[in-house]
Amino acid sequence: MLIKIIAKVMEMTKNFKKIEQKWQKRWAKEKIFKVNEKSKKMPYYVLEMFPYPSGRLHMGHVRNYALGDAFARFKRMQGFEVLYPMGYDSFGLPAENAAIKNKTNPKKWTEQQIKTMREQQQLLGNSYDWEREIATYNPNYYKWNQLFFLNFLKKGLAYRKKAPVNWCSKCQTVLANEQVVNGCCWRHEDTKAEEKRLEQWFFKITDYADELLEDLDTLEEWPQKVKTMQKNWIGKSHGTEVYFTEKDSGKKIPTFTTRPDTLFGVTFVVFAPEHPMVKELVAGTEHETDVLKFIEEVKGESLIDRLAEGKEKKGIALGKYAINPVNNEVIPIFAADFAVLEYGTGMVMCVPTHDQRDFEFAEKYGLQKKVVIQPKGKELNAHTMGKAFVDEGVMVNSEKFNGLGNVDAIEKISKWLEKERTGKRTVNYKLRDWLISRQRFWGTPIPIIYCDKCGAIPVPEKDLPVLLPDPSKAKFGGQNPLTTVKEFVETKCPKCKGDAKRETDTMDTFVDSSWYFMRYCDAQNKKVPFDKKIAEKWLPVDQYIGGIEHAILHLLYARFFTKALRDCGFLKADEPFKRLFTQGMVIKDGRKMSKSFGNVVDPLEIIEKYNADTARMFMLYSALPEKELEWSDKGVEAVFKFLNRVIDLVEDNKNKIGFGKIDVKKLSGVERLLLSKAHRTILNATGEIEKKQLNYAIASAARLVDELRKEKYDSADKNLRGFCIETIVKLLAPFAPHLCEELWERIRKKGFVSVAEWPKANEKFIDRKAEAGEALLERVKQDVATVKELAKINKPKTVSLFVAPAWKWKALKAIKEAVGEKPDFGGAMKAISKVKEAPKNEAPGFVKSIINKLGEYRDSVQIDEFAALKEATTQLEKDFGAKIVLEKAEKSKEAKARNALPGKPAILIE
RNA sequence: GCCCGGGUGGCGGAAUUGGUAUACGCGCACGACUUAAAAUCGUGUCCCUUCGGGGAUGUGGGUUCGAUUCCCACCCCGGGCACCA
Repeated sequence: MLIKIIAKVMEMTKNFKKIEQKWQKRWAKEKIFKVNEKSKKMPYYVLEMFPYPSGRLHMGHVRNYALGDAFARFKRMQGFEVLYPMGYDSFGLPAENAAIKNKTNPKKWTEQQIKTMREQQQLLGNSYDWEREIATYNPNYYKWNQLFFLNFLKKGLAYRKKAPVNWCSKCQTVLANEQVVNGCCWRHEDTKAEEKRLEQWFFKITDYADELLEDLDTLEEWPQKVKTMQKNWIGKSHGTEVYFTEKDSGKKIPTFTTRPDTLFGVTFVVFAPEHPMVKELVAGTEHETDVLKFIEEVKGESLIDRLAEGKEKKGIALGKYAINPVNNEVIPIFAADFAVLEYGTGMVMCVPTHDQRDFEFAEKYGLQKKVVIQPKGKELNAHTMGKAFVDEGVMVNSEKFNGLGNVDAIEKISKWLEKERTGKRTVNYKLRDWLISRQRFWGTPIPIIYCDKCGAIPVPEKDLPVLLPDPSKAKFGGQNPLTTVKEFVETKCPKCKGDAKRETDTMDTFVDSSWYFMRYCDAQNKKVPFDKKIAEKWLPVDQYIGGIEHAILHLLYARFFTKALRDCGFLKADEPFKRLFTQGMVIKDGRKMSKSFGNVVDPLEIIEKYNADTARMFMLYSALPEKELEWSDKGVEAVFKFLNRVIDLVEDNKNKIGFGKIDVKKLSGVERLLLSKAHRTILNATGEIEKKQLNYAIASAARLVDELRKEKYDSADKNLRGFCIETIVKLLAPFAPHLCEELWERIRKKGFVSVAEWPKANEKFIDRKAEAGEALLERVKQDVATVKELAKINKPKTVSLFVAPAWKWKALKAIKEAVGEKPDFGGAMKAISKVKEAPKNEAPGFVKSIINKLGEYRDSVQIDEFAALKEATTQLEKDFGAKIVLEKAEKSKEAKARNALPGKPAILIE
């Protein structure tokens, strides 16, 4: 017997698999997901962040794709021409490492990984237009990276400089600032980034700092969190440059501050140790040796170590002095490790009393302190204060600014400095230029040739692409393998035709992902990266979906690229992604799925054990998409059961339903309620999908499934039941596409449900009052039954219901809000009737506002509980075999006394 | 330290503008079908109770006829940023 049952489950699973294969084949054969560029439908672009081809899918991928596909399918059914592509971010270090490990080469390895990945993705049945697939390692893709590089070079957006850079010893390459997390490499949490000084290529993202910041406001449909992170990363701060002068030479010392109000309290000035002026100032003095030693000492530490939390500041006096322009005070100059060369001017004016860092430094080196801002209610003493005072207060010791609030003084002092020409207001950013050079093989070659005579010469456009050499010719394992390929390195100078060498650094792979969504628009184009007109039709991406881990890296770079390419004339868009959705992680046992925790669930096993529709639907059903999703075997089981219930429902009905016009007039009360529920389900589910509350949308559809399974509808109108079944199949189609396609066929519908028209809710049929009335009645029945049971009264003679209608309370509130008074209940009722009688156009302002308020309630659901129950009295009496007495409990005190809260009848059994 | 989120049953988590707190799902209990089991279906399921009620949405206050929702203070958890002058 047991064997039989197992066989049955197996058969079910097998059927699902057959169904899935059948429809995947048909979709492919009919090319129903191929984008029609000539279509007159509105274009809509749905995109998931393209994957790194790591070979095997993990749950995060499945969740990402389930979300994207459901949304793409939904939009397609709504009548949009949907662009929904897939591709592979296939350059990068893992390929090189795997190649070394598996004794293959990165190209072969990557191609194999893509193949595996694509096969697994196709099992899920996503509605991609596979004809637009791209892979970034392909020369017909990276060629355009090189073209963009040359364009940027021309525009001054790409440049080379020697700079301190972050180096990861494990990756054997430099990293961008954005790729350093907590001082470590973003790929190697255990490897501290080292500082090196190298000649490297940069993209001038800082030119766009302001635009990148300001346009965040236009991204209304991005998560606030991501916008905040980007805003902080750009780190714009308004401040003032104040020009101090060196006492002996009269040299200008510009310092940057956001607190010019503390200017009279400056007691020393600090230079970043690397600042060239430090060496200049001490040259030939008795301090020179010590200072140079100090500089070397600081150089040994990376910026990250130097600025680590809680680290004690250290510095050295230069033996030189600066003059404060506002009061001509002479103050000492230091070089100190807490000043950063790249930020501001690299020189800081220090006010120990009002800045904690300055305070600590002054304490350590015994420097002067001077209070210039006093808080209200207490007096600060520079000698006894234990920490800097950084809150608001009143200016003191600041000559003509004394007595002002310090916040007002910021503006006033800045203006005064500008007038005196000893300072000016400026803006500073934390954002640094994007370092794109990587000392790795598996990336886009930077199209530059170095010639001893001519310098760095860009490769002429006609010579693009600069192809990566055959990997089999390179030696992997040590430093950049590209340098080991002679044929690649040795070349001729495009200018003088003499011997020259190619740049062997390749581009950061984030360059590849910064514009791939543009390439999808015109993926086959061989002449240009993409046709301008076509790109403008699709861009910006209407819905972008991915993980929050790219909040800064990829999303900021892509925004920069879009703006830079716009300025190079490639397209018109200002922003790449109109709506961004960041999905939550998939977790198990309260923690991230990870090999080291041993809690990884392989999505393929779930597809194998159940089917793709179940796997997808579980991903969407079990949590709000932006929240964490806790993996649960039971949850998967529940989804599988639900899908089987849907099959049973359709099977039971398929020969007993019709799809003709529903004659609403002939429907019974029960049938009309069902019609109302069906339309309300459509309305809710549609709104919920639009808001990405896909789990609610599925729950809404599931409620209609449960409703329709009730016995009372067995003999309901054929066409009505048909309408409900059809609606259910359509509503579930974006989530369980294979199964719904099959059910669509079984109820003998033509074509594919995947491209059927999304159902439209007709408000006319939604009777919220009737639904609310039904719910009220159910509640009262239950309450009465419970009270009867509790009181153990078998045959009550009368049941009294005290009813205080909720809508009156709402009206009361409306009036209170409108009038701003506290009318009592009786007064409120009178006011309502007066308002109702008053001619609208003649009513005074406050009466009009009451009318408006009441109008809002008219539009929302409000039932007269008393009337609803009165109508049902006969039925209630039959149910309970007792007389039902209804009483109004209108006044608040009375209602309370009888425990009748508004909208909830109190029951008294006698 | 600063900036965002968030604290609700045994669990994951619902509550559109303040109006039945705990939707939906899991788990548990009982029942139906069955020789039995599985599957399926149905019913119940916050806590206490002297059976009148009473108490619960992190804690303490406030506004209100009525607060998970609004206001104030505090505690805890998650995330981001952090010698950026």
